[in-house]
Amino acid sequence: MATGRTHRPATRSRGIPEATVARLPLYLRALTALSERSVPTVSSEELAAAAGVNSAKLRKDFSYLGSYGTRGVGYDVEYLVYQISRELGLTQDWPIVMVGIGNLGAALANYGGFASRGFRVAALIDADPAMVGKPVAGIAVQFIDDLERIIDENGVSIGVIATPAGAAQQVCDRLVAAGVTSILNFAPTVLSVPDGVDVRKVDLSIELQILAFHEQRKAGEENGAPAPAAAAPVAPPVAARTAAAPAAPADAPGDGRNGPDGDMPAVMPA
Amino acid sequence: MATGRTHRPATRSRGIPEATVARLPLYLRALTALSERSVPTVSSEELAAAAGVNSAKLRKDFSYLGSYGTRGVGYDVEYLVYQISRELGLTQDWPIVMVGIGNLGAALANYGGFASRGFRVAALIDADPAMVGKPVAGIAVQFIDDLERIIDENGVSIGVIATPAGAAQQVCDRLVAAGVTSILNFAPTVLSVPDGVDVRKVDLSIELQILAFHEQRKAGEENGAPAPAAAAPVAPPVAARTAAAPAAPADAPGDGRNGPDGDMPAVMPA
DNA sequence: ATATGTGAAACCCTTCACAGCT
DNA sequence: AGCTGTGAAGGGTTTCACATAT
Repeated sequence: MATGRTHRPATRSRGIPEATVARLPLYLRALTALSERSVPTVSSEELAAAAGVNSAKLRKDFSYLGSYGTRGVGYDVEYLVYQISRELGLTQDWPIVMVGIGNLGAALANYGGFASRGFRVAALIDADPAMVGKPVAGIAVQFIDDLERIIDENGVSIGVIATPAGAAQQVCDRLVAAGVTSILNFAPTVLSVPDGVDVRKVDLSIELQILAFHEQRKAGEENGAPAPAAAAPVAPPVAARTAAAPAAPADAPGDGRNGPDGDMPAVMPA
Repeated sequence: MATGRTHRPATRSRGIPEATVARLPLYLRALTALSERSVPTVSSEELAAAAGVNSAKLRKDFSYLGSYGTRGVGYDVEYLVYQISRELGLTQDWPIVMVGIGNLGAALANYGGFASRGFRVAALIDADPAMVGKPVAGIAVQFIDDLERIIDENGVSIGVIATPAGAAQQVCDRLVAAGVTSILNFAPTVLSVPDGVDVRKVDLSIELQILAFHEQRKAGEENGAPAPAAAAPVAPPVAARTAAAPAAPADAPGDGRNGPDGDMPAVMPA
C-alpha cells in the first residue's frame, strides 16, 4: 500500500513504481535460478517467461533501475542479481521477529524462504507460557513480555504477525511502539497503524474467495448464461423471510431495480 | 466509449473490475462482524473504515454490484452480506483439495478460515507414503496416486498447492488434467497453466522483500540520503571469482551511466 | 541481425465532487 | 439534512512500436 509519505524533491526520479517493486522479487528468483545453472546472460524474453510476465513489462521495469542490459545481447545474470538485490535492500541483513507461534507461525518459521535472502529470524515470540522455551525451527520461543527488549536489542524493524485475529492489533501496537516500521500480517484482520508504518497482509481465505468468484463465472458461462446465480433461479423478492433470508433494505424491495440480476433466491442454499 | 473487447456481448455490463473483486472479501468480513453484533445498517464511511479502505472507493465498488444502499441511511448489513456472498459464489459449496501436507500444508488445513465460508476440504493429498492415513485437521491424508479419482469423485474445481517448489508444476499439471480450473499456489514457483485456468499465488518471501524495499528507503531518508546503500554491504554474489564481482555487461563499466546511483561498490570484499 | 530502452497510446483504478434520492 | 450513486478528472500501469545501440 502507498507509503504514507509527504513529498520528495525528486533528486533523480527515485520513484520506482509500486507495481515494479512487487515484481522485482520475481525477477530475482528467476535470475537466481539461472545463476545457479551458470547461465551468463539472458534476454528480456527468456527472463520474462521464467518470471511469468511479458517482456515489454520486464524491460520497462528494468528501465526504472537503470540501463543494465546490452542491446543486441541481453542482461548479464550476475550483474542483474546484484543490482536487484541491492535495490530491494537484500544486501543487508534484516532481523525479523515473528509473533504467534501456532500452527501457521511454526510453519512459517520452518519455511526456508524466510531465513534466506537477507532475512534472519531474530526471535520467535508467543503469548502461551507453554510454548516458551520450546525450539521451533531451531530457535527457542520467547515470551511476549520480552517483545520490546528483543526488538530493541536486535534492532528489528520488520515484524511478522501470525497470531489469532483477536490478538493481532494489540501485538501490532506493541511492535510499532517498540520501533518496528514494517509488518507482514497473516491474521485475518485489518490493522491500523500510524503513518510511516507499512503493512502487507497475506490472507488465505481472501485468496480462495477471489478464486471462487472467477470459478463461479466460468461455470456460469459454460451453459450460455451470462453469469452466476448458482443453480437457484431468481425469485420474486420477499420470499421466505422466516429465518436467515435477509430482505432488501427497509421495506418495499419490489421497486424498480436492485441488482444486475439476482435478487434473493426463493430458498437460501445451505 | 465502447469497450472494444473481444468479450461478452454485455447483456448488462457484468464486468466487475478485478480490483473490486479483490476487495469484496474484505467488505464481507467487516459486514459479517457487524452482523454478529446485530448491527442493522452501516454507512459507507463506517464500513469503509472497518475494511480499511476509503468510502468513495467502497461506494464505487458497490455500484458495480447494483444499488444496494438507501440514500440518507446507508446499507442493510444482512442484505449486503448476502449479496456479496452471492456475487463471490459463496452461497454454494466449493470442495477443495490440498496437495502437499508438510508444515505449511498442515497449518493451512488447520487454519479455520479455510473450512468456513463456502469452502470444504474434500481431501488432503501427499506424496509421502508415511503421511498417508495420518489425520490432519481431522482428515486422513490420502496418497497422491489417487489424486485424479479424488478430484473426479468430489467434483473438485479448486486446488491448493503447498508442495516444495520442485514438485509444484507436476502437481499442477495433474490437477489441471483432472479438471481443476482454479489453483492457489503456495510453492515459490511460477506455474504455467493453459488458458482458462486461474492461478493465484501466495509467496511469503516476496512479501518480505517488498517490505524490505520500503524499509530500506525509510532508513535512507532518515539521514538525508535519498536512498539505500546499506550500511554494511554484504559481499555481492560470486565475489570469489577471478574477476570478482559481477562486472557490468560485456566490459567498460566506466561508461556514461549505468544506474541511478550505486554502481558496484568501490571495494569488493573478496 | 538482434535485443534493449522508451515515448506515446491505451487501459485500469482511484479520487473528487455533486446530483439525486430518502 | 444526510448519504448514496456516479460522471468526470486524475494518476498509475500496461502495452505498443520503434529509435537506438551493439
